[in-house]
Amino acid sequence: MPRYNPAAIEPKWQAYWEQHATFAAPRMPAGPKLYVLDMFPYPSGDGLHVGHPEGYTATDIVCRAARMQGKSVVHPMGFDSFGLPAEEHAIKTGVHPRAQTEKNIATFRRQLKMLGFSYDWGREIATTDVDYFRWTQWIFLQIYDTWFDPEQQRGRPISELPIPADVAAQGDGAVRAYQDERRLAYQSEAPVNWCPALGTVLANEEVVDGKSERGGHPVVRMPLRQWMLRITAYADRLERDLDGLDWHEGIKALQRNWIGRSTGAEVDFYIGDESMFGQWKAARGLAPFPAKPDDAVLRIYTTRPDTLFGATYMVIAPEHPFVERLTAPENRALVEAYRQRAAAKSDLDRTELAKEKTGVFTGSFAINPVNGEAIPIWIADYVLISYGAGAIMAVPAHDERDFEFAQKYNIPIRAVVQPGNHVLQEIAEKILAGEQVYTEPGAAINSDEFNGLPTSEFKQRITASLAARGLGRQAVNYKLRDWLFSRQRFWGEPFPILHELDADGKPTGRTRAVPEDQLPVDLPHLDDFRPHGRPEPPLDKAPDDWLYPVIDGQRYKRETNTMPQWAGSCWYYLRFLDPKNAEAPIDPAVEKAWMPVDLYIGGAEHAVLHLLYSRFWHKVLYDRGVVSSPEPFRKLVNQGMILGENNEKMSKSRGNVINPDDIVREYGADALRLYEMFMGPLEATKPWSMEGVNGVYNFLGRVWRMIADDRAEGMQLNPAVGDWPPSDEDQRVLHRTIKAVTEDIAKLSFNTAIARMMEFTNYFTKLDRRPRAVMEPFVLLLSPFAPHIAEELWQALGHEKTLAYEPWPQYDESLLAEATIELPVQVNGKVRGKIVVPRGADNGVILAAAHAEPRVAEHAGGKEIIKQIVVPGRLVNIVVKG
RNA sequence: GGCCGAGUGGCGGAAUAGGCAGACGCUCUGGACUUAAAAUCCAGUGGGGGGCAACCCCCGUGCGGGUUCGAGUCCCGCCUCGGCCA
Repeated sequence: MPRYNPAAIEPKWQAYWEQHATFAAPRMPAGPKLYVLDMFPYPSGDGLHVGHPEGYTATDIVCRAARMQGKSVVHPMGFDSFGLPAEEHAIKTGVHPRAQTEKNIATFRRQLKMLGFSYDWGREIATTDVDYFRWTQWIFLQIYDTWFDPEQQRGRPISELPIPADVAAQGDGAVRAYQDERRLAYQSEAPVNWCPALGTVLANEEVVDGKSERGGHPVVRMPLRQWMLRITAYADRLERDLDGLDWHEGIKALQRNWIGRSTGAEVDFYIGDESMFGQWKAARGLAPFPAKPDDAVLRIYTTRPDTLFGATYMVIAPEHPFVERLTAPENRALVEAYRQRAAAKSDLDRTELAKEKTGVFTGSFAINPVNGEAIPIWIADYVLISYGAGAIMAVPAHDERDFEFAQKYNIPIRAVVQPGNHVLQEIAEKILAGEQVYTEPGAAINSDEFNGLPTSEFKQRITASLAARGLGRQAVNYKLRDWLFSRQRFWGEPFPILHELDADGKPTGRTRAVPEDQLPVDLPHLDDFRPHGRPEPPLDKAPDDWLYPVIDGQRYKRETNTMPQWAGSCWYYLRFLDPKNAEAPIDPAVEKAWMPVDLYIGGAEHAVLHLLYSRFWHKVLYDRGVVSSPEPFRKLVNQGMILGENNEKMSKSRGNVINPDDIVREYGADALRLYEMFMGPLEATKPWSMEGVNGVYNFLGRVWRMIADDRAEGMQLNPAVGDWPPSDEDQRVLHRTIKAVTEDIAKLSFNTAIARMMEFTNYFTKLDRRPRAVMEPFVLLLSPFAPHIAEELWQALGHEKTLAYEPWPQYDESLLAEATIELPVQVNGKVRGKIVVPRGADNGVILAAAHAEPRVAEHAGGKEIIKQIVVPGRLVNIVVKG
């Protein structure tokens, strides 16, 4: 075997590992366990991207090293294979999405195997496997069967939901409706992006500037019956449990931000007959604040109840259910036109991008509960129906958006917060005159008996006061919204839900779960995948025998929405541990033994949604006793993005995409792996460099020649390698390398580990006696990074079996230290010379040596010494005057 | 606008806990081997200045201050870039 030839040795060892099932993990861990997980890829038609092997190599290094360190390692891989592109392809070509998906998976699997990752391929799953999504459906039914008990702060079976007597008295129908309203999976009307020209509903990312991405056709937002998951019930736990996780603080902050917990107050504004206000208010004082607002009031949520006296108008979202009622006949036309315009805009357009606020007056008034003032109710799209109560009190003096709006529509601006002393007098006057907005805390003014109170105290006092009078209460609100969990698509998991039909074939409004023994609900056969031109999901085209099952003589219509792509990735980490289980999603004993995931690596683009969603499912499963721990991912690391050689994001349109196949063909998998790890810190964004790939390829060539004889005909050791006894210096270099590589792997600092191995190679290639006792541990150190070359060299060194389970080299601290050390000597902080002293020399000896150093003497000699600092093993600093 | 992260040679990046800035790699330059090239090996490679030379001096981690014997690292005030959110 002459030259280093990855094209020959890599397939050889990949075949060896496969034949010997080298990386098969036991069903139950044997000894200390380690669960290392990659974010499984979406198998796109483009094949693997160089971003994928970055995280995958990192986890592979950790796994390979851990196996050698005696850990029981499970390291699985699979495919997140539902998704829009396969369906789009099917619409165009008529090819079933499954066929396309399987083709793409085959490509991904080939590419992943070509890179030599130590996955246990026996655990491979795809979210599109019927055997897999059977359990996705099963978990959905658990969620459907669960309500959230606010007292215990946990999900409980719906059968344990206490039914109030008055509901029970109304009979079975009322009880079921009561339960349905409280399930973690419930139905609701939610807006979708309906594109009449394409005859289909579009995902948010398919809508650009209110037009379809494909074709640029107009898109309207229309309400449609949808499934929602009540993730907001778990908001507090999702936030609180972040504390115990070994995640980057930045990612935790991102999640907290997304959850967006705020504390404020709900307040009811009276909207009934003005003359009855006094009576209404008095009645409110007699009972606690109603859980649900009645028709006489407009309920708002505010984080600034202290500005209640400054409210000069109200705003309700265009979708608010009271719009009809509150619109005076003469304003109807205007309001209707406004609502239609708002419907065409996305939330983003309405809030973030809106340069100018717009709105229309309804003609109605609400009465401010604290001062009895009647203030106009407006409709404006800067208020979203989905946040808070979908209605706000507007305080233009102290809110930027309200201020802008009030200026535009000439609405009074009344200051109720006296700015703090840090605000310039001139500015403060403008604020008090309503000419400038002030959003910071201060002291209350124009607020009756509350005048003078600081903002934070005022908030508490007014909230308590409102609560005492039945007009409001303290409330917590989240930016996080319930999860819109249905899609109007074919290529997704069908919902295991049936809608009851009456004798005329009309839905009764009652739903039921598909019985567990009838799972999975597979996708029906469709003749073609083209849209049917109605907003209803494509599964409405399914044949009747699928669409209309009969159970116990009762006829049902199946749910025709499908689940979003997030669903399958919410729990795949569990199924990997027990992928073939036909009785349950996972055997509880297996779950208890392997969970939680010890290390989870993936792209930062999933830092919010995927992680939040899967944590939510996990918590529901935890509450329902399916899993034993409240959090799935103990340690999380986000790999950085790899940019193109031109420092721009890689994309086909920029023409800077690097294909892993090309790199492997030219340099080999080991070089690709090593390069991706050597580029820089795992979490950093960094540009690709072909010259850098060549650099690590050269390093592998040097390693090869250090051990193997590249001029020999067959595989033969370099004559310099032999059973020579290692010198002290040889030992130091080896043990220093073992220590550094071991510690760097633990820190995921792979780039520096590789640098240390390069130093080792630079040292030993210069020697013509390379002790076998030093070469062997080095090959083991290299093996997690570049496993193929390491196996080949290990074999050349005379070993028959794979090195995958060889014990990891240990370093000996006593061999690291040299007898003498070199210390830099500074004079006034500048290095002027170096001295060599025995290790552990005392300060007197060190200082004497320092002063004896000619250049030090030159700079310090004859001057007054102010201070002398000796940092043991580090340096000497002599501080002199002048 | 808010939050998070980052600014170090020609480039990617190193630098425990405040202690020799630039490890390691790339690039480039020179040399060896070769008829020649490739491959390989050896040496040099932050900027400026001085010396025949071994060497020596000054400056230098985005900018401006500060703390310290000593700051890439800590503190204060900015600037620029990237990500997320509004």
